Order: sequence, then structure tokens, then C-alpha cells
Amino acid sequence: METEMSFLSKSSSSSSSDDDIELRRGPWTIEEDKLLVQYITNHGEGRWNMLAKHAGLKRTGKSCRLRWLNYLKPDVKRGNLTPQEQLLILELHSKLGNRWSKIAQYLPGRTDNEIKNYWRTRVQKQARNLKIDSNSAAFQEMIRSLWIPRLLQKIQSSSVSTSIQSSQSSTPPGFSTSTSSNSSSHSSSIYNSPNNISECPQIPTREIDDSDLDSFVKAHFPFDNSYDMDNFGELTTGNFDDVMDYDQLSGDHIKMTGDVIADSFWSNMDEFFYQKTGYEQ
DNA sequence: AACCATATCAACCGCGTGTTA
DNA sequence: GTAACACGCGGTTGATATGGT
Repeated sequence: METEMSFLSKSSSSSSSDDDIELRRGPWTIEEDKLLVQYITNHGEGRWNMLAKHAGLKRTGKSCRLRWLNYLKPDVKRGNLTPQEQLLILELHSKLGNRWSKIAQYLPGRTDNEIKNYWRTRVQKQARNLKIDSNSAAFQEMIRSLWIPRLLQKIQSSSVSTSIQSSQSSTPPGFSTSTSSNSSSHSSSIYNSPNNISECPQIPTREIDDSDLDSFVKAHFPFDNSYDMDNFGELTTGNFDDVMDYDQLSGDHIKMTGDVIADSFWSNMDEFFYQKTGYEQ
């Protein structure tokens, strides 16, 4: 184990030159963040090794890139994943596997690192507890038949509870009871029978490509493109602990997801698993 | 209050691929 | 064609936070 935790030597042995500086590692300081943000604001991103040097940062280019992309970049969302986002991750992972950066493309503002962490800490944990391989068909089926309907229920109930009685107003696009087909009001949405597996959103199975995924996401998760993205950035700046939601019609910011929904979802999930499987968590 | 176990997530590492000279 | 460099991805690690005893 290295005694010097926060530095590493950049070049092996050659004596003092610009290239022979000690590079910092570990958590970033506020000063380093400022330097990086300032430099990128003025000069743009890319050429990370050079950028690191010119910005006066004793960091590798890789480290700078990671810090920027995962934390400092203005459009990075913070806070817990919303049920909608969780749902999308589950669906996309079932089709794409561990292609985190690919999955992240469909969750604007979320990073591959964050999604990967979510999967490992939340989803794989459940698989471990159930002693099921998280890549197994059984676990996939568990997700599809139990978790996804459960998430859909959460989404629905949260939209109901936050929309106040204004009929169709704040139900996120895609989760509404088809505003276009006016009066007939009733449930043309595939989300209205969350316990019916066959009505869960399904990505086309074999040999999917980008356009398949695009149309899937647009059809079933339009909030990502319009509902969420347009409003989320500003909502999350300043308060990293709360995830806000946004009522598109009223323009109200609704504090509703974040810890409350995430926590209750997972505790309900544990309870739910126990009921279904008898496994104690 | 102190200790231990577990969860979380930022950051690092190795490697494959793309680009440039 | 190829060597050197840059970039990006996925897996892993480790520091810190949180919860339980």
C-alpha cells in the first residue's frame, strides 16, 4: 500500500521537468473544481491531458474528464433517481445489459457511473438477497413481473397525489389517460393495469438497434425528453438532496420524489419480496 | 457512547478503440 | 502501415455515511 495516498508520480524517474510533477488523486477540492470549471468555461472541454496542465491542475486528464462529466457539468442531475428513471433503467438494462453509457444516453443528466452504481447497490443487492443470479432469466422475469408493475404503480400514485384534483393535469406525458382521445377518459394507457405483465412496456426483443430504442423511449418515456429535461436542471441546482417534480400545466414545482418515494419504494419492495418468496431480507 | 456492519457513491484502473502524425 | 496518444467504457476500490447492537 502506498504511504502517499493523495499523490502519484507521473513519470517514472527522470528528474525535474514540467512532466515530472506529482499528480494529486482522491477527492477533489473546491479549489480544484473552480479551476476546472473556469478553464472549461473559457476554453471548452477535450484534450484532457493538456487541459489539466493548462488549467494548473495536478491531476491526470482522465481524472479531470471524469470529474467534469460526472459532477461538474452543468446539466448533471443530482438526487435520487425518480421512479420513472428507475423504470427506464430496468427496461433498458434488460435489453442492453451492462452498457451503462448507452443506457445513460436515454436518461438525460444521469451519468453512466450513477446508473451503474444504482444497479449494483439496489438491483444486484436484491438479486443477492434472493440468491438469484442477476443475469438469470429468473431474475429478469422477477423484474419484469414484479418490480416494473410496482414502479408503475408508484408513478401513478405519485402523479395522482400531486396533481390535486385537476383531472388530467400533472400526469406526466406518456402516463396520462390519453388526453387526445378526450371524453372516453378511460385507460387506454398501458400503465393502467400495473399488475398485468403483458401490459408493461416492452422493448422489441431481438436485435434491437438505436432506432428501436429511440422509438421505445419516446413512446413510453416521453418525460425524459420534454417533461423532465426542460425543467429538471434548474430545479436541482442548489438543492442536491431533494428531487423535485414539475407540473407541466400549472408550472408548479412539486417536491415529491427523492428520498420519500425512493425509500418507501425499496422498503415496500423488500416487504413485497418477502410476501412473494418467503425470503427474509 | 462506542463499536461494527452495511450501503452509497466518487474516483481510480485497465483495456479496447479511435485518431493523428 | 504503425506507433503514440487521447478518449471512453465497464469493473473495482475505498472513504464516508448511516444504521444497528
